[in-house]
Amino acid sequence: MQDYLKRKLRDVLDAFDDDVPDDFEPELETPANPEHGDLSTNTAMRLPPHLKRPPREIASDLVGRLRERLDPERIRAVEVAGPGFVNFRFADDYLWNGLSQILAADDYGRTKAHSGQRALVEYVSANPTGPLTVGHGRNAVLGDTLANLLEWTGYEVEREYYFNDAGRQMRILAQSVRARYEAFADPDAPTRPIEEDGNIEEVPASFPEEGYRGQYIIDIARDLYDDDPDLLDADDLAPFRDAAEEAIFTEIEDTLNRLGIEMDRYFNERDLYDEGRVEAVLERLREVGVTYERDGATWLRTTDFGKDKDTVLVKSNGEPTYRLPDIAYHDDKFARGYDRIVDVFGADHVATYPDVLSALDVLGYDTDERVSVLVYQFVSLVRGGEPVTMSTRAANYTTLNELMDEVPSDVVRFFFLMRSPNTHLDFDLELARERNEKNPVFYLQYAHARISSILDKAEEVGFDYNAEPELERLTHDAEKALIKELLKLPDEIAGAADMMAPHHLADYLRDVATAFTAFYGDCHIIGEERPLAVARMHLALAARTVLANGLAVLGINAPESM
RNA sequence: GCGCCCGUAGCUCAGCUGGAUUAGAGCAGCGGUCUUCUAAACCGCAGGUCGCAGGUUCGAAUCCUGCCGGGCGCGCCA
Repeated sequence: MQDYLKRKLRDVLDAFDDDVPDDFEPELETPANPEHGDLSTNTAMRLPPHLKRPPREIASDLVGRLRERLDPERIRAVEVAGPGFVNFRFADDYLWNGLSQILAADDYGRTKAHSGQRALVEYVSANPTGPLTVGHGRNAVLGDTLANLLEWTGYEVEREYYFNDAGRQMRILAQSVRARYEAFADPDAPTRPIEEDGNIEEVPASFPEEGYRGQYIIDIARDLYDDDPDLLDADDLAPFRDAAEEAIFTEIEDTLNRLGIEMDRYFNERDLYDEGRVEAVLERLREVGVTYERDGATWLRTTDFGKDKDTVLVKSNGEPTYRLPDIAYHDDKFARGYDRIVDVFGADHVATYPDVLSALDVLGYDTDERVSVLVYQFVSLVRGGEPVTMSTRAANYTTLNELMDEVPSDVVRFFFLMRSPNTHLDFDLELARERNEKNPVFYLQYAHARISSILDKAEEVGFDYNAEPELERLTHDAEKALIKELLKLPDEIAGAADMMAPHHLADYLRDVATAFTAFYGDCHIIGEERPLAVARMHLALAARTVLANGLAVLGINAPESM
């Protein structure tokens, strides 16, 4: 409907006046107040600067011309209101036709705006140095849901996890495991104290600076020692690193699976080196002249791109910083021919990604057009309104598995999605655990379960879907309001995808559940005369489809009963 | 010091993409509603100088400037 009206508005404007700019895009919105109609446009109020006429006059002119062109089976009224709004009211026929379209498609909500296009969503991308934390969880769920949203707007989507198992972090990880292993091999090995946050802990003397201190390291070392106690003879870190990587990766995949996430590809940074892509990209940057040598290191002249400092690409020891392979990685993504490349990462990276984008621009890629970055703010764990110990840092120490041991994964997903990615998230553990009306997840799932139950009962009583429903019997205000709400699903999904804002869909689904409940309160199915009951049954079925599909996009289960 | 994000009802937040009709929701509070399809629900009431101060405009929560408060960054770490 929005597309239809925009098209008609554009037609009218074309015939209207030469002073209307060619790139003028009509905007439509749903008025906050239903008395103002079903859709509204501010077009007339945006034109006075171009037309030199008052907005209300333009509005009446628009309305006059629109009335001739609009299909009365879709729009039953167009009117001028307020300072110059043009308000549209849907015809009942439009609602009934729309409802039958919902009933005709199991995947109602899916649109084709981007069909034939390919998108890559890269998310999580944590190096295998330890279990995923609550902070990674927000990344994972946002990325996965955005991937779903893109799929529902027609993209062919690939989900990718990028990691690096060759760098300094992994070396320290291997050393950490080795030090713990030594302690199993020789319980009398010397130890030394380490202090952090005021706590003192004894670790093996060979434990590296900034080593990984979690219990999981000790577990990995013990398993490795039980398996093969003679690894210290050869002075080789590889077995320790390999064992750690394998164990940690297995756990990461397992954690993601618990969240309903399955990656299409795990992309290892090492491949970029093996294929010479890192060196090649550096060479191209050199050719373009945006690099220079200083103090034995190779620098990227990021001050040319508005930064206040230049950036090291290759350290004086010859080892690249992570930025260079990052650029090579994105070069590879472009080479793979995606129409859309999406990166998901936390606010702690906002200062560095412009370097990568700038380098890609220099290499000739249109990053504005093809790369989008979804940045999310940090997560705090809260219990009953009180911050969990260590305040915001708790979220970076609590593992996702621990969180999911306490809170169902559906709730975890929803909580990570229900706020704008741009705002700091308070994850209230107490609220998340409640199975009642306070918890918005259960409100949605309950609505779905309730519809399922009603439909089951209606069938038991003898109503069925076989009869062609007389949808024109749906004339009650609550019925029409519900249909209008249901018909928004495609626009809501497309809008949430375009704005990379999954929380809009979550908010919308609550509105759907509310509209259904209002209908449920006003309109009975069982007990009504057959044609009306069958029509309402179909309306309930459509509502269930919308809820189920919306929840599917969010990656949340839609239970048949609760 | 510099950059980015946030500041809207008691609490948690929508709304801000170059503005627009009386600023919304959930929870908490108060008052109602189950002999009828799931009360894990619904209805009603109350609750806000949209951080502060200017500016632009016919009109600003939304745009601009400055300030205040909170978060995150500012490595030859990732």
